[in-house]
Amino acid sequence: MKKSEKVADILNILQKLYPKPPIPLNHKDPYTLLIAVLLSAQCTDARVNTFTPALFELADNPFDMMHKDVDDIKAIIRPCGLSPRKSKAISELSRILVEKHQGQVPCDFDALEELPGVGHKTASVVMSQAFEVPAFAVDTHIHRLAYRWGLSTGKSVEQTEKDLKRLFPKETWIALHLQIIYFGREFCPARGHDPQACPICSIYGRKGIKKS
DNA sequence: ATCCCGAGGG
DNA sequence: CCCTCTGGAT
Repeated sequence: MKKSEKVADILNILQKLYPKPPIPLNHKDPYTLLIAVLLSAQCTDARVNTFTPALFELADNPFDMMHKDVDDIKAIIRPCGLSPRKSKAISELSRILVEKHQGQVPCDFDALEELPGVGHKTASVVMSQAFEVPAFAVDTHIHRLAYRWGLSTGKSVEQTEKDLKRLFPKETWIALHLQIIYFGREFCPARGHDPQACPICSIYGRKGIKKS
């Protein structure tokens, strides 16, 4: 089978399962979305959801957040891990948004990546989900799935991103990111993965993939 | 006891 | 490139 047919098939499966993937943690507002994505980096959505209400009650905009004590932020986001670094990032980033961007989250890849705590992947999710700009960043989850599905060589995350951007049409990118993440969590997890239980691996999976 | 994960820094 | 940072999950 040709790769393009496989890609079309995979897109079909994802589209059927997740026709309209929910924005992470249901934050449509760019600022709260940015914070939520930043926090969910090494944390499950479910866990992030347990403390974001308290965090956004403390402050749900950069003008208020920049004046909050970093220790107060840290106390709230503690369950997500990496809390010292991230509390500082949230505080700093809020101040920069106010001072350099009129308190708005910039719709600009480079400006986003200059914010502390925001790298390529977080910026990409914000661009695609908050601003609906076609952006697609490959994180290690997507990297792993692309390898399992035989869409990439598995050499590096960077190479996988190039491969997938070439294989998947740009107009699919906005939904694709979350569709793959949600699919992975449900059917194709990092650990305890059963290729036969995965609707894509069971058809297209590489042979001899063991666990992760 | 070890793994996960992205950002940042050496 | 390689390492550390956290704390929950396995």
